Amino acid sequence: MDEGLDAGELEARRQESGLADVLEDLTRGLDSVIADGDNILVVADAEGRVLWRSGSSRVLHRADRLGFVEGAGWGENSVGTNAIGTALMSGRAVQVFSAEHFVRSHHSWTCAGAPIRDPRSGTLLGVVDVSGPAATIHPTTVALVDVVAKLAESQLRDHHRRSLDQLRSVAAPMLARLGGPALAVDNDGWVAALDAVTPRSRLTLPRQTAPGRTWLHSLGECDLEPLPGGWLVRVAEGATASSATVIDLDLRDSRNPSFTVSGATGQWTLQPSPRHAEILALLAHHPEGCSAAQMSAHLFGVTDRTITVRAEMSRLRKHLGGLLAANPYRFTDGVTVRVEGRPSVGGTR
DNA sequence: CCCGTGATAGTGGTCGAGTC
DNA sequence: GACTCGACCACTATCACGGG
Repeated sequence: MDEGLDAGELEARRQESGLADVLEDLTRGLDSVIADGDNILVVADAEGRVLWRSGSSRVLHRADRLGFVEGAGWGENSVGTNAIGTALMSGRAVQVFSAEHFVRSHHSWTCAGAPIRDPRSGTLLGVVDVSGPAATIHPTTVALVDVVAKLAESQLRDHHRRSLDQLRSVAAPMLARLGGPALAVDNDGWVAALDAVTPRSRLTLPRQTAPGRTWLHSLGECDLEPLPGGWLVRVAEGATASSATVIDLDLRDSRNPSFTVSGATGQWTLQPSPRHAEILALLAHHPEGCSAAQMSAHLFGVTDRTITVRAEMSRLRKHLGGLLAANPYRFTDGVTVRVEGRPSVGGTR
């Protein structure tokens, strides 16, 4: 077994694992097994690293003595045969009885583990495991653990479906107006809606997705337009020029600035905060782009607030995705920006 | 060509002010 | 008092560039 992680590394692993969203479901599903105080519930990532564990202080103390702690690696290459590592290697639910453990000090324990897969890609996300002293684990525990893992996969599927539903609600009117072959996909290429295109669940998008014309492996020449949370993909017809994306930034009402993105197929509107509206107006007035220091000078009157500028740009990018480019910060090439009114905020806090 | 260094950028977390 | 949102900080990643 390898050394554990520090708190920061552990938290980063938890976030990267994709399992944080389903931790509550796993805990609730296995509550009856760990409620008697003899067993411990463990969730590990795809490398067998323990991300979370829960149980009574008595059994947690026993687990501590085995090094079965948060941050520790329990893959097969670290501790040999055990439920976490073996479930990861075999890709199915397993139960490892006392002396089946590779490490002799683990022979007093029995563990049941089941893999959790990303329902979108099938890749392993991690393992849910119930472990305890050998005499306390019931033979059916492995079946229960497997069912709870399947439940977690179902919850992940629901999360993804909800995000696609949101995208579909925005894209559906545009697809209806368009009439030609087109799809609405999320930023990973998962299809939320399509029209006049062979049904499919996913598109392979370029690594650097940007508005305008691009070549997609399965569709050929396509025009991409940004949507909130994804892209509108229109299959290009012949040599038709790609339509420009036009952005209207309306600052006339200082309390309710608006940001409308228009393409050939329709439009969508965001209401940015006053600070974000100010940043967008600044970028609109500097089509050649601004460095973080230049933006700091414009926004705060000093050049050293670059970290704040970057943080705000990072948040803006979550809303506007491919409409913003960096190095220097600017609107993506091919995007036309029109501004009405003047921003209302400015200066330092 | 490799490595070290500095500049720049991205992102998560925290704090505080404002609002209901 | 709870909640939201803006501002800021800390840390990490990436890239360019110069020196050995």
